[in-house]
Amino acid sequence: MRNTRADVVAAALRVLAAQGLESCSMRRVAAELDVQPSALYHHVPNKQSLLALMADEILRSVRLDASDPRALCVALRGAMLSVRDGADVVATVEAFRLGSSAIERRLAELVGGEGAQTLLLYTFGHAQSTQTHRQAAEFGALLAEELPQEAGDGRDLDATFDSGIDIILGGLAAREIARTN
Amino acid sequence: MRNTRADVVAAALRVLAAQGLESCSMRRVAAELDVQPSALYHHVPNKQSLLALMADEILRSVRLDASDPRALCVALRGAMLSVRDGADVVATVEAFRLGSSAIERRLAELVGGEGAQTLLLYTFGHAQSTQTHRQAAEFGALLAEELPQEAGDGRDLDATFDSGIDIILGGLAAREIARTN
DNA sequence: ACCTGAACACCGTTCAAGT
DNA sequence: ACCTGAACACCGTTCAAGT
Repeated sequence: MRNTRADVVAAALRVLAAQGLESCSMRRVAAELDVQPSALYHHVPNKQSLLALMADEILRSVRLDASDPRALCVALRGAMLSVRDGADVVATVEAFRLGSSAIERRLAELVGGEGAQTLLLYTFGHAQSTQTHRQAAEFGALLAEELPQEAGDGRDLDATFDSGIDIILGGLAAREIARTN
Repeated sequence: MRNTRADVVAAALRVLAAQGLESCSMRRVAAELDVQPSALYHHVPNKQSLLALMADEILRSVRLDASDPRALCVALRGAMLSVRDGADVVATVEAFRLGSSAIERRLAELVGGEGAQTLLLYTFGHAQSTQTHRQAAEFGALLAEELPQEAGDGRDLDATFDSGIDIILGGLAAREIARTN
């Protein structure tokens, strides 16, 4: 036995971390394993499936037993931002699964189905835009030939993320009060 | 004068509507204009810029003088969903512009910066997942060789969109009350 | 079971040259 | 100003064949 499916996923995540989603081609992943591109199709039916397996692996660290919806969203965002382009990979795959992902189910237990969907979509959107901005900032820093400002945009985006969660949770709470009156 | 930049954008939107984002390559857009691929680079510096111009055109119908944040979000979502893969095109481009788009500025006037960001990210995320699900449903319908159910998932997604907006606007209102007390 | 080698039908972008 | 033609360095996927 030479390579296993897990080896392929691990290699793909190494390429993603090192070169980004744009460069994470089947051919590059194959090269990472010192194997011909066609060999990958023994482990995975196509690129889309490989991306789904990568998303699962990126989200493996998110504990589903949290009892605080905010903590779950923060963990989800953290996992997505922990790998280069992780937000894009996860958001694309999870958008496809909306209504059937484990994280959404857990969130729905805590805040109801509509609250879960709102929190999830907000979290995906915010993580994607955080990552887009970080890349733009890095790129700009390279062009300007100066060091990236250590505590500039990044901290702002973390703060606005929390604000958004506050607003949504506040809306859910207000709704609950209205229902019970 | 043979083709103008506007001709290129219009051709790209025709290809997008007919074949989707995946198939909207520089080469296909060139073919749509009966021109060599290299000719496009006279009108546009690269594919990314062309996508940005397409996003602007998709959003041209969104009136910025609305005084109701809900109406603005509904119009935004409607514009994105009016073209095949429009949500992906707009979300990608606008995420890059977060903090500087005309729609976000108008929304910020109505509900403040944090509210604007929350509403926008939610709207992008929901539109993207609506479109993903519609495509999956179409694909499934083709495989199952049956007609698409006319009022199934689509109406549900419209309803959940409104719910999410309600939750966010409710949260903003609750916050405003807390501040003025 | 896992992989090679070769092929097919594509990409975005550049650049000298034409009109 | 706008376009052609040719090239460069890539893609995802299939498939017969090898071990």
